[in-house]
Parts: sequence; structure tokens; C-alpha cells
Amino acid sequence: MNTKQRLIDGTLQAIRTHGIAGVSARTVAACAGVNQALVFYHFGTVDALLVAACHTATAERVQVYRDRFAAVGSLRELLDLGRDLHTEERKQGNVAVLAQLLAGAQTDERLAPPVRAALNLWTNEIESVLRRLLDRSPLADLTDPAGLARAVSAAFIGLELYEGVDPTGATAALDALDQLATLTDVVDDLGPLAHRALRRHTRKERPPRKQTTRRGLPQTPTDQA
Amino acid sequence: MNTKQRLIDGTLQAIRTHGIAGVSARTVAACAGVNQALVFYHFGTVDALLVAACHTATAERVQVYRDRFAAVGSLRELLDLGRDLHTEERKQGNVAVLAQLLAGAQTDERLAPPVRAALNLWTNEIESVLRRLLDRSPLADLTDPAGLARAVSAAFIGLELYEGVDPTGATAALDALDQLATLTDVVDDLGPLAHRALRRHTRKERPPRKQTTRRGLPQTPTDQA
DNA sequence: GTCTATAGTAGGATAGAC
DNA sequence: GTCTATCCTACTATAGAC
Repeated sequence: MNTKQRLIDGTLQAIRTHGIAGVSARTVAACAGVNQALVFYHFGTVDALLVAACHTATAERVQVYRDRFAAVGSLRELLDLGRDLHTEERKQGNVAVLAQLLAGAQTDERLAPPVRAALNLWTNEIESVLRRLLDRSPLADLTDPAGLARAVSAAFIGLELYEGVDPTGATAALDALDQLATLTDVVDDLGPLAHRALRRHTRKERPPRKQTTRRGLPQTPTDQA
Repeated sequence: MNTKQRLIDGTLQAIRTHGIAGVSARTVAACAGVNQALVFYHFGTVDALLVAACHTATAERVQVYRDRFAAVGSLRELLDLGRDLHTEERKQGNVAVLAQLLAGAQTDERLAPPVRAALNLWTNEIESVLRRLLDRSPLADLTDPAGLARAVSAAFIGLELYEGVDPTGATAALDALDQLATLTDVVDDLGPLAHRALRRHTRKERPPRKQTTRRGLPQTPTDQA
């Protein structure tokens, strides 16, 4: 039972070190310090091991942040938590693992569902915070928490990958988003006049574009609560 | 000379079909319809072929959109162009290629510089549009165009990968960003009162956070103009 | 459950004929 | 420039000893 865990940890380490392209039963076993044949004894295939590692790693990390997500009281605080989370998880290489798995899942349909489930674990946390924050904000009519949460997750992954090839640029990107977040403070502080202006804009329907979904997530499978 | 091009095209096709993890001299040659040994004759290593493909593909596509970037006159139009670009390039699989290369570059230091250069081709376009749009907007003091352009690029890549495992969620994310973009319309329309409020917020320095860069890109290598 | 050994396959790279 | 043939390495997966 201990070996299964060592293999999973070894898998995560292998992904961090060699990327999804460099993962093999041999590299994983080397990182785990166990025999290569044990990969197949315990998991059958390398793919299945990746699936197991994907779930374990994400569920663990989401759990760590659950309380902090629940304590968030403003968009500003959410952004700050996002930055902390980014710094901390980057150091541990957990976002990198998820990004690599996501890249691998693009062309591996057996990996796609577990990766989607893993992403949903993060997305659901963000979504519930956003729903809570935006519900009685003047932005309520303007935003779909579910969609926005997914946009945030996607951007997070993108920034992680971006940072891998251009750390300075990634820092500038985060700082820019930080500056931009001031906008939400402004909206919160402007008072009833701005609220009325916002509503005016919201009601004024924009010219329709060719879009599949107009608002919200009609029937997205959530995979994991 | 024709074979080099066929190999590059074959590489892009191989990345689209098999992902970065499935790229090899053999798969590339198969996609290109040429002999496997020609990869090494023309490019020396598979890595070098990836580098060449990375540059060619990106430069070509950026060129296609250059005029349309130049014609953008508002943030709303920029978002619309982004959506069009997303739809079109997704169909052709070009964003997917860049995303896969980016994932591969995380653990391949020979691939990282060319991928950064390729990303910069896109980022520079976006940055110049943002700079033009934001220069005389009330948002000018609030935003760093260089950083924001990088955030946009990163989010774009992230959304592409997200879409690969959850198309419905990705659509919801794009729709949410679309809704949110209304915020910029509001700011533009609120008039001098809001401008003054914005300035008040901008001047009121927020408590300092541990950040390496406070504003702008001091000395980021641009790689490619 | 864990190890060694090994079959069978795919991939990087080169030599040499054409 | 392009092809065949080939070497060597690394990989997945299994069989069988312990």
C-alpha cells in the first residue's frame, strides 16, 4: 500500500522534472525509488498511474486551501489569495503538474476526464466564492460566476506555463491584473449613481454574436463536488 | 528546400494529432510523407525541427492578423477580435500547437527561448493595441499595457487547453469575459465624475506586497519585434 | 508484493548506396 | 538530397523466481 503512494509521488516528481513528454514507467520508478515492474503490477498501465496521480494531487491541495477560500470577503482578497496560491503552489510545482497533465489530456482521451475532474475541484471552489461575493454586488447582473471561475482557472494555468518560459513577463502580467483589480474597488465605492449606470448598460442588449451559450452553464457535468 | 517545409508542416500536424509527448522523428516524417532520416539531414535533431516549426507557424499567423489588430478601435472590438481569432485558430489547431510547445518548453531549455519569442510575436501585437487604446482612457493610470498583454496571451493559451478537456466550460468562460467587458464600456461612458473617482483610487496607494516588479517591464528581452 | 530477466516495439541517430 | 539498412537506446509489458 505504501508502494502505490510512492509511485504516485514519483509520478508527480517525474512530471515536474521531465514534463508529460518525459514520463515513463522507468522515469517514474526512478523518482519513486522502486522497481519499474511495480508500475504495471499496481496500476496496469502508465496512463492509469497518471490518472491516479492527477486525482490525488489535486484533491490534496484543494483541501489545504478550502478554509482560506471560505474566508475570502472581497474580490481584492480573492486576488491576493490567488497570488499567494500561485507563489506557494509554484514552489511546490503543483500547478506545473496540472498544466502538464492538461497538455497531455489534449490528445489522450483517457486522461481528459480525470483532468477535467481535477480542474473542477479548483473551479468549484472559485465559483462558490465568486457567487457569494458577486451576489449582492452591482456586478451581479454582469457576471456568470461559473463561467468566470473557469476563466480564472484557465488563466491561472496559462500564467503558470507562461512563467516557465518568461518569468519577468509573468510577473508583469500578475502586476497588471493587480492594478486592474482596482476597478472593482471603484465600482464598489461609486455608490448608487454608478449602480444605476451599470444597470442601464446591462439592460441595453448588445448586438447578438454567433455564440453557442448565452449565459451560464446549462448542463455541464461537474464530475466532482 | 521543399522537403524542409514539408517537415515543418508535418511537425505541426504531428503536434496537433499526437501532442508534444507523441512527437518523434518517425511520427513527424509520417505526417510529412517523407523518410525519417531526412529529419536529421535537414535539422540535425528533432528539437531543432520543433524550434523551426515554432517560429514559422507563429510568424505566419501573426502576419495574417496584423491588419485586423491595427484596425481595432476599442476594448470591445479587441475582445471581439480575440473571439474570432480563437474560433479561427482553434479550427486550424494553431493555438493548440503553441500550447503544446509551451508545455514542452517547461522542461526543455532549448525549446524555451524560441517559444518565448513566438509568444512575444503575439504579445507585442496585443500590447501595441492596448497601449493605443488605453493611452487617453481614464484607465491609463490603472494599467500597464505590456503586463496586460502578457496576461491576455497567457489566458488565451490557458483557455485553449481548458477547452480541450471541457468545451462547455470554456464557452461559459468566454461568455463570462464577454459580459465582464461591459465594465469597460461603463467606465468610458460615466464621464468626468467617474474619471475623478478613478484618479482618487489610483493615487491612494495600496499597502505594498512582496512583488519583484512594481510597474512595467524594466528589461524584458523582446526577442522579436 | 517485489525482484530479475526478457520479449517485443518504438525512437534517435548514423553509414553508405543511389 | 533521398533512400535503405542498421546500431543502440529506451520503452511497455509480461513471465517466473523469490
